[in-house]
Amino acid sequence: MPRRSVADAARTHAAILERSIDLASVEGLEGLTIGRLATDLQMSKAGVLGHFGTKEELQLATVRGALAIFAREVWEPAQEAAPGRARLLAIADAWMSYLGRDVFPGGCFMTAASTEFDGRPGRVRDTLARANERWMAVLAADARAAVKAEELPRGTDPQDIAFGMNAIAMGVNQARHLHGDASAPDRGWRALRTMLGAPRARRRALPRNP
Amino acid sequence: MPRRSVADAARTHAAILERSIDLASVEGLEGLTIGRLATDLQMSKAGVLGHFGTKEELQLATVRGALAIFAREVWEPAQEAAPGRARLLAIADAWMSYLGRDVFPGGCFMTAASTEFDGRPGRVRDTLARANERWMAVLAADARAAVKAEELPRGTDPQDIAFGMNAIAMGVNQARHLHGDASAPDRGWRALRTMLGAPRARRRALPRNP
DNA sequence: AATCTTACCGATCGATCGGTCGCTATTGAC
DNA sequence: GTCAATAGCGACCGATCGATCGGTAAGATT
Repeated sequence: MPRRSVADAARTHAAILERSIDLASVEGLEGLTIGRLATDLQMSKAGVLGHFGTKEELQLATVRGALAIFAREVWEPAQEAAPGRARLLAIADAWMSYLGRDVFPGGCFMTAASTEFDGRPGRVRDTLARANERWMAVLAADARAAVKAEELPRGTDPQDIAFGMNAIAMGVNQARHLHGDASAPDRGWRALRTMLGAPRARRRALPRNP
Repeated sequence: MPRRSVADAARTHAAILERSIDLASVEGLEGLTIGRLATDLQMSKAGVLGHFGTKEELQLATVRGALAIFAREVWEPAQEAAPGRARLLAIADAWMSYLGRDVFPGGCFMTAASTEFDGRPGRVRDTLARANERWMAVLAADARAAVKAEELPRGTDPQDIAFGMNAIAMGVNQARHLHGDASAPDRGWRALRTMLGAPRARRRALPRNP
C-alpha cells in the first residue's frame, strides 16, 4: 500500500479541518479530541497532530475554518445588495437560511465556541472575540448607512441594530437545536424584519438542504 | 482530627454543589471535573462522588441548583408585579440586573449549559430543554395576558415576545462576557423596553454587587 | 455497651488525554 | 541516480479522567 504523496498533504490537512469543524460544533472546541479525530479519519494521533503541532493550534485553525464558512454563507451572499437596509435584510435572509440549513451539524459554530470560551483567557478566546467584534462592526456599518439614508428612524443606534440581529440569531440557534424547533428561522426572520422596519412583507425563500 | 459528623453531610453536599455551579459556569458542565472539585474543597474524589454517585448525577444536581438560583434572581422578584406587561417589565428588570451582577462567575449558567448540551442526547440535555421550555411558557403567559389587556398590540404573538426576551438576554450575556461590555445590560434593557412598548421611559435601578 | 449506619479517605483501576520520539516510505529537486 | 525533505505511523510518555474498592471513625439506635 503506497504512502500518501506529498501533494496529498494539503488534502489531508483540509480533511482534518473539515472533520474537526463538524466535531467541534457538536462536542465543543475543548471536547474536540485528537484521538477521536484520528479514529474518524483512520489516521494515527501523531499523523493528525503533525499538521498542527498542538491542540491549541488545531483549535485556532478550526475556528478560522468555521469563520470562513460563516462568511461564505452569511456575509458573501449579501455583498451584492446595496449598503444600508437592503444589505441588512439580505444578511438577515442569508443568516436565517444558514441556521435553517444546519450548515454545522451541532448548530452555529461561532455561538457555541464563543459561549464555551467567553470565560477562559487565551488565543482561542481572543480570536473568537475579535471575529465577533468585526462582524458586529460590519452590521453596525450598514445600520449606520441605513440611518443616514433615512431607511431607519433618525436617532437609531447602529450598535443597537447589530446587537439585536446577533441576539436574534443566537435565539434562533438555541430554539432550533435545544428544542428542535424547525420554525425558529421563520420566527427569527419576522423579528428581524420588524426590527429593520421593512414596511412591505418581503417574501423570503428558505432553501432546502440538498 | 475528628471526622465530619453525619449532620454535616447536608452542608458538605451544599458546599459541593455551590462550588460545582461556579466551576461549571466557567469550565462548562463537561469540563467540570471531580478531581478539580475535590481539590478545591480539600476532599478526596471518592468523598465528592459519594454524594452523587456518578458524574451525570452531579451534572443534573448542578443544573437543578443553578435553575433554583435563576428562579430566585429573575422569576421571584417579579412575582409581586401584576400579570401582563408590568410583570414582563419586572422580569426584564430583574433579568438585566442578574446579568449585570455576575451571579454566576462564568456568565449565565443556563445559556452556557444549553449551548454546550444542545447537541448531545441525554438526561442533562432533557433537563435543560424542559427548563427552558417552562421558562419560555412563563414569559409567553404574561405576554398573552398583556395582549388580552391591550398592553401590547392586538395580534402580537406571545411566543414572539418570549423568544425576543430570551434572545436579548443571550445577546447581553455574550456582550458582557466575550467582550467585557459593562453597558450590555443597559443596551438589553433598552431593547426589552422597546419590544414591550413601554411608552414612558421607566427609570431602572441597576443594583451593585455587594 | 453493642451494633448498625454512613461520611469520607487512600489506593487503585482501565481508559483516555495531549504530546514526543524514532522510523519508514515516498516525493521532488538536483 | 542520488538525496534532502516530509507525511504519516507505531510505540510510548506522564497526567488525568470517572469510577470502584475496602477500610475507618464518628453518630445514631438499641
